[in-house]
Amino acid sequence: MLKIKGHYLLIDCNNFFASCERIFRPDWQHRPLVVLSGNDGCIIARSPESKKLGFQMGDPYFKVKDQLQLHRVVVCSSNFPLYSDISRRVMNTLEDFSDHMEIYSVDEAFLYFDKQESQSFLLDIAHEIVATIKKNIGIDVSIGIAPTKTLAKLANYKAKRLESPPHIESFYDPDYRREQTEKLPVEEVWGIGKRMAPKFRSLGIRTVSQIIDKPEEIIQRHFGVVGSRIQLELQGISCLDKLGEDEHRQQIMSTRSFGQIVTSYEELKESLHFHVDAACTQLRRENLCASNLTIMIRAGSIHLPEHEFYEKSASFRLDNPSDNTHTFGKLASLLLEQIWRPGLRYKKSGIMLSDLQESDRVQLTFSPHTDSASKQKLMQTLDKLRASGHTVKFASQGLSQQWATKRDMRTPGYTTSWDELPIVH
DNA sequence: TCTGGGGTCCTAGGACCC
DNA sequence: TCTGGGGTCCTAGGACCC
Repeated sequence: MLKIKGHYLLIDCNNFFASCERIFRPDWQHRPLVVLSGNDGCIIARSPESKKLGFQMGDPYFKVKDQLQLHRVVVCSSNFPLYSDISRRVMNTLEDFSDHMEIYSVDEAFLYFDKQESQSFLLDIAHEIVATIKKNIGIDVSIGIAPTKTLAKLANYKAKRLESPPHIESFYDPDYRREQTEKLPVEEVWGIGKRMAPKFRSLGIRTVSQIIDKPEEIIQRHFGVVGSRIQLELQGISCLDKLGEDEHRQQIMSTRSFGQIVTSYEELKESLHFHVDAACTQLRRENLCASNLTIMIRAGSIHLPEHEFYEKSASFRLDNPSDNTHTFGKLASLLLEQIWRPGLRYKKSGIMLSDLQESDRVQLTFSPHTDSASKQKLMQTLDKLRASGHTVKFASQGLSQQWATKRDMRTPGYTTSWDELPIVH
């Protein structure tokens, strides 16, 4: 376990999805740009120019379409394979700067440094990171420096809002930090959301420094352990210190909205098998096994009250963990029979694998393995074929996949698909 | 017609045990 | 008539994050 006293750098890619879309399109460099969610439903990322025009995160596309056209905004369907690939490159670059890194999300990572490092040393590193990622990958990052993760997030919030690059902010010095927290509102603290923020306000707490100064018992009474932890972190006492390197994740999900309304059991089943395949492939890639499968289906919409809203999930626990697509596929079909209702307009389905363990540490109760040797062999062959660029599908996922998500304005794969590599002239 | 798709951690309450 | 109490495990749901 790492010691608590030290420094964190939080590196965050600016407007990540929008930046990825621009890497291979210099002509889009200064044009307003937005990225849409699956089915081109709503806006999930914006370039600074489109932010300035007033477009918001979550704006439904059909509502702002005319405005986007009017301002000649570049509109991109989401291209997640591209974003994952750029993310991987960024993380690989960051790895060289510290022995302790935690990837927090697709566009963010924490780096940890020992207590004795000076502020100027950390600032030098930060400047080098900004320059290296810009040069090698072509995107801008912001960096926050502080003694705890929560403070590093806060410093990063400030860094992002600096007028001119480089976007680096250090809360290393306690006096400077104090001065800044007096100006920062509670809403901006990592972990304080829609529900907690008004509660702080109703107690007369509006700024970060007021959280820091409040007696611990008051915070504990109103906000529980979650609140206390936030307070300690803001005081500079690290307690979210979890840069544990060998921890694996807790669950793997795959869920998606349909491209069009689904009504039949057969199509629902196909979509679930598609998700089982995606999740199991990920499971095997990370060398994990799961003992719990949950399936979820949803019909109707809260936005359209004329159709019945129906949401249901069901789970099954295996005695022996598995990573086999067939095993979970069969279970998914059985579970679907339990919760499926005819006559509804289904819009979404998904699955979740949980109770994960590392494959080589799997505890077995009786049999040498839940899945027969031939089934395991088949999965290995499948993964190999796919790794070498072949498209292989299970017949149970259906051939037409009418329910598949629509992405009408997707940019090419660039780095992720051989056919779409950019051509240098 | 049309409103991501992932994740984490915590809490409350029920089941079950002695 | 009287109807324990403490502990653990599990699950569903909430709150928050990107």
